[in-house]
Amino acid sequence: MLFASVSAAVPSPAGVTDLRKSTHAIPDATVARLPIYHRVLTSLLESGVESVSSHELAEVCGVNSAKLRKDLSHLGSYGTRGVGYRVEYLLFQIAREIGYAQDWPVVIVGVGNLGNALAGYAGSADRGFRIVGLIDSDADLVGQTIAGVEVRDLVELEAVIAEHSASIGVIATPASAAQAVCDRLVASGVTSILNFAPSVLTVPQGVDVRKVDLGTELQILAFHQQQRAEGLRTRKTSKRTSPSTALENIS
Amino acid sequence: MLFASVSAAVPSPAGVTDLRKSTHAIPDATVARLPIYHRVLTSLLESGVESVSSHELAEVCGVNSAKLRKDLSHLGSYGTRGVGYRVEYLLFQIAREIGYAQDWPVVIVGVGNLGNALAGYAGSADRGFRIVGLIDSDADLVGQTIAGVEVRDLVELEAVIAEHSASIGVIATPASAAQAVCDRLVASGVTSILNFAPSVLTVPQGVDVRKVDLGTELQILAFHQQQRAEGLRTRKTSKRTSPSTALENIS
DNA sequence: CAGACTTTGTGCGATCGTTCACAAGCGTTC
DNA sequence: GAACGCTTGTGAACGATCGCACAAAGTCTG
Repeated sequence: MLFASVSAAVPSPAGVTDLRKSTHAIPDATVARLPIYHRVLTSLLESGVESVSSHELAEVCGVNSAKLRKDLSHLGSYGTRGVGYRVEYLLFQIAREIGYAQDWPVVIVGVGNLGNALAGYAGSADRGFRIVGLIDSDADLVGQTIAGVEVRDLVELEAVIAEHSASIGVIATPASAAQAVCDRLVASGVTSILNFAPSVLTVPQGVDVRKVDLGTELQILAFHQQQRAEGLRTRKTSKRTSPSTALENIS
Repeated sequence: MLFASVSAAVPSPAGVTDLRKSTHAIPDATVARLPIYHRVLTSLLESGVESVSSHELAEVCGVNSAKLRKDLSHLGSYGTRGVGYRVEYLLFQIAREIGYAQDWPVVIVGVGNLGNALAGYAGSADRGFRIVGLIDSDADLVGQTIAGVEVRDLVELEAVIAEHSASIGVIATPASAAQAVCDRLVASGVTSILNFAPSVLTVPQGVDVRKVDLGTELQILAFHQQQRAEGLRTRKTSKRTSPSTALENIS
């Protein structure tokens, strides 16, 4: 079939690959930046700006202008040489590309602080999403209304998904529950999952998982911070102080 | 010196570059994965596993085994050929590399749902961080104790940072306040910032900013979802239905 | 102690992403 | 209407990352 040429390599980039290629193949890195452009353009439009050059827009978005132009060129030729881009028109084109107007139905599982924040975020701002389900296993939460949506019990997960034909699911549960919830989401037909739990999810091919891990982000920052500190120390004392902890000479 | 050959390229990746290189230069992509390895190894250790092969570990972490070995090789040769890696020893080495034991003091600005979630997350689990400050401008919140830390008023931001010599700051405020808070963090000596507000921050060189945007993540998922839907539609009806919305013929 | 087996560490080519630099194209002015 | 200045769109060089494939180096067995 489609994978005939891929030898024995496991298609580890979590499926999707074949369908993407069939349309017009926008690079992942570009897709990740389109929402930024969209946001900035929206605010420009509200400020009454009618036209921007790639340099101006790139400046505000914090990216290189050549990169921005190449990104936009993947959507089509929506700029005017010598002038720039019409804010409103470009905004519409990006919105269309990322499915902004689709109002995707989203189900959030886990209504702790994080789930709450997400509900408020995706629910209030009309970003092209509609929270159609809030699920939790805590009996105290079930029945409450958050961001205009009633919290339903975990046992109703499948029913809620079916009811609204949700294809995007958000996991904001403790790590221990994440995989089980994920399996049930997938079994119910959800094909895109945003995972906030600090655990690695296993999904069948064709399901798209994105992971956001607060702890990981902090640790990456900490690493850079440490590098900086070490750099300074090395510069001062020339010799690196060995870590020398109990575990050092284990082997 | 080290950069003699790098011609005139602007060091656009937000500073830091030179200091990182001076130590032993671990690729960014690797750094981003180390926390995952660390987490998985921790859970293996708790399960009583003493030794893992790169294949086993890679499987659980959801990465290619060669990539994993190359990642680990940047830290040193901590494996044993024919056997694998000693879980405890490897864990210690990774921890040392990412500054796990340092207990970095972190200040969180904005104690809404998101700030709350963060406080609980980074505060309870001993991930190498210590929440030393929770800041908000809401008078109702100031004085409350969350995750064992008292919420202080926004005007005390500088005092709190100085008091604990915090170098990592988290922005969990509305977008409108983000840049102002960021400026004050930087002015107070914070050099690593984790930004959850949906806005692009401008910082001086040498300050490291990481951005986590819930809306962006959802929109990336929505894009893939749309691609999939379009792919199916194209497969069925062969011709793509034009978007045809009011804005389509604007120019 | 030798040979078979296992697994690490890494050289290398392929792929993806970024940046430069410039030709092509548009509007404006004289 | 021609010349000029500005900005897009993109070819091409570069750099980072990935994944394969294999030699080196260890364990285990008889």
